[in-house]
Amino acid sequence: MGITTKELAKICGVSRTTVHRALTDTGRINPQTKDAILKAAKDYDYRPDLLARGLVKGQTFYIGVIVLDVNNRYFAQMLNAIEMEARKHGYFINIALHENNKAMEKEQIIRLADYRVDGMILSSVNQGQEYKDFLNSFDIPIVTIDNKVAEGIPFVGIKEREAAREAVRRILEKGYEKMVFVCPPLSDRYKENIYVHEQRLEGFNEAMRQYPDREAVVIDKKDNLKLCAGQLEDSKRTAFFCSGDIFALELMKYLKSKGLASPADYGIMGFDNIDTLEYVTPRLSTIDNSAEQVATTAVNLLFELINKEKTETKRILDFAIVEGETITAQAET
Amino acid sequence: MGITTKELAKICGVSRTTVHRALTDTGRINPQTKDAILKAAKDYDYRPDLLARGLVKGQTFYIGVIVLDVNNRYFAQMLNAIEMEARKHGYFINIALHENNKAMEKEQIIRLADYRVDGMILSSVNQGQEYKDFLNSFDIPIVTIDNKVAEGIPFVGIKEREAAREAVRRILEKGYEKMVFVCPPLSDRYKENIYVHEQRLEGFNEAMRQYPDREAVVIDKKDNLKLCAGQLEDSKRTAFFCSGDIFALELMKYLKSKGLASPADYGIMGFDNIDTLEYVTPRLSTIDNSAEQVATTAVNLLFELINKEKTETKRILDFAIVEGETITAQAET
DNA sequence: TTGAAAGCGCTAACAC
DNA sequence: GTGTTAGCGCTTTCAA
Repeated sequence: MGITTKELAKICGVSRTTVHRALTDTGRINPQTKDAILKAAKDYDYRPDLLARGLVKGQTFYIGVIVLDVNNRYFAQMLNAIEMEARKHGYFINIALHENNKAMEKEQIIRLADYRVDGMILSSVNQGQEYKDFLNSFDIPIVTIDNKVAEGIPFVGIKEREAAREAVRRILEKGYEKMVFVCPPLSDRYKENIYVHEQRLEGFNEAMRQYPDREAVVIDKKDNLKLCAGQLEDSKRTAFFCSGDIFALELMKYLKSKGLASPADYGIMGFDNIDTLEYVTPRLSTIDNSAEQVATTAVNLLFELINKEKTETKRILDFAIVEGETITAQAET
Repeated sequence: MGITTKELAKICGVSRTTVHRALTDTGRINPQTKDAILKAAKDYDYRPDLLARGLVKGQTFYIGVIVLDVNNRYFAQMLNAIEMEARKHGYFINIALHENNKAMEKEQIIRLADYRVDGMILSSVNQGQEYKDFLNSFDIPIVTIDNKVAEGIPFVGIKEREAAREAVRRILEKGYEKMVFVCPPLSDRYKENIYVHEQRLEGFNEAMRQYPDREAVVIDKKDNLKLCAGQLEDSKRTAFFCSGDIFALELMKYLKSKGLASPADYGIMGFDNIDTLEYVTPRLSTIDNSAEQVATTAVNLLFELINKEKTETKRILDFAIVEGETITAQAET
């Protein structure tokens, strides 16, 4: 690396402490010596070793971000927003992926802690009391997003249940006779954190209860494309409500290969409003859960925790229904 | 944080060196004392301070990754691949965005260097001799991707020119009478690194020269959607060749709003083969530049440089033309 | 206004 | 086998 304060001190004929004072502009110091030191620092292109500084100050100005993977549009949008918001505060980010693997998530968190990040933002696949204890065992502020780990852990999310309920209501108002809720296997609770999907399912069920004349189906199997397609075999007017845009897109693609298109043959609604949708026809109806807003809110909450400002540790944001072209009123006969 | 080697030493009644030996499994040590130390380490949940280790070893096991932003599909795919490949080698990544801002790119690089990353992967907006000197002023290996900064700087990319040439040839074989090459403003050379676009343009020109009977148009203006649409006003059979899928998608969207669709009204080809295309109809013809492969190649090249293995510092990968539905043979009259 | 000395937590050279 | 000592580059008392 470059030059150190020690060498600068020798060059300027002063002590390291004086150099430090000049560089950090603290304490009393003779303006002339200060100028001389600053000039030398510039000439020799001095730059502080951030590791050393972090070691002694116990603060690195890094926040760790742990998510599933970056390939997912939702996380990519999130990440971008987190980086920008963090940078505004003079912080940088350290990204770690857990690939939906509980053990890997733990390892990544441990490593980030060992690297002394000042805080973390975590989209967890783990949950429960035991994991809560694990997270609390670090004396580092951690803000969770998307999936709730447990009560008491700082969390930023949206009103998942209300969003689902509202969406289903709107769909049913359009006269669909059958509603199919599609999500990842809920029985995988022991394998991953399916908090958001459970919440959305609850919202779905709540809304369906108010329309007892309509048929409700839940598909949470692994290989669900075929199962979904099967739902279209009766003559009922059917709509799919997918817990995630990606899955909605996959389903539309699959159904298209079978010669079926929305909105003519089926209704479909997603969740997330990922930006891929801009380019897809027909425009998918979906729910905007404002990844960017969740991201910036999480970062700001994290900073409040880092700075030990007293603060509410739970922030639930609003959602917005995005009317696309895949949910339509009953066609005239 | 947790317990330190110093405290462990006191607990076990040995010196710090012995603790270190037990922990790192180096040097001669009595198996019994070792076991005792390891047990204590476990009981007290000892974990090494990675900052301190990095400081003394001069190695952090981090690589810095500097890209435009993560929202771009291409970079997201890239990043994911980089993270995974790095992790395989026991390394982690530190992400920094430059947002197409030359100065910010420099700042980010400096900061990563100050944090003593062991190497960097850089998709640069800068270029030229001066910048080359800047990069070389760090004694940290840096591998550039996408855009070439200057000869002599380690670089991983694909055969951009050949790819463009081949693509144009294939398009022309389908009988299109007019070819429009679309890319960002090439006059912005002073503002950003437009290396890949220049390469592709060259390939375009080379191919066009072999078909003197066809009309060639280049559009590299900022607000080019309208200009592109204007190209369809004559009655010629026209194909667009866009230097980037995103722009192709934007153009298709725009033209659709004007009531024009591919392949009936125009041909269009992209570049990158981003995964968004999977969900878009019609399937865009494009060129696969294998973001993942570039990523893993770059990481591996970087490790060779870090480990000072003698190595070629330039790796140019192959491309593949992806036949979609937006380039078709002349319709029968 | 300046400097000496100690310490962050780890590793490494050398002596016993 | 084990311990002593020194050092990475920075910050922070405390004393002059």
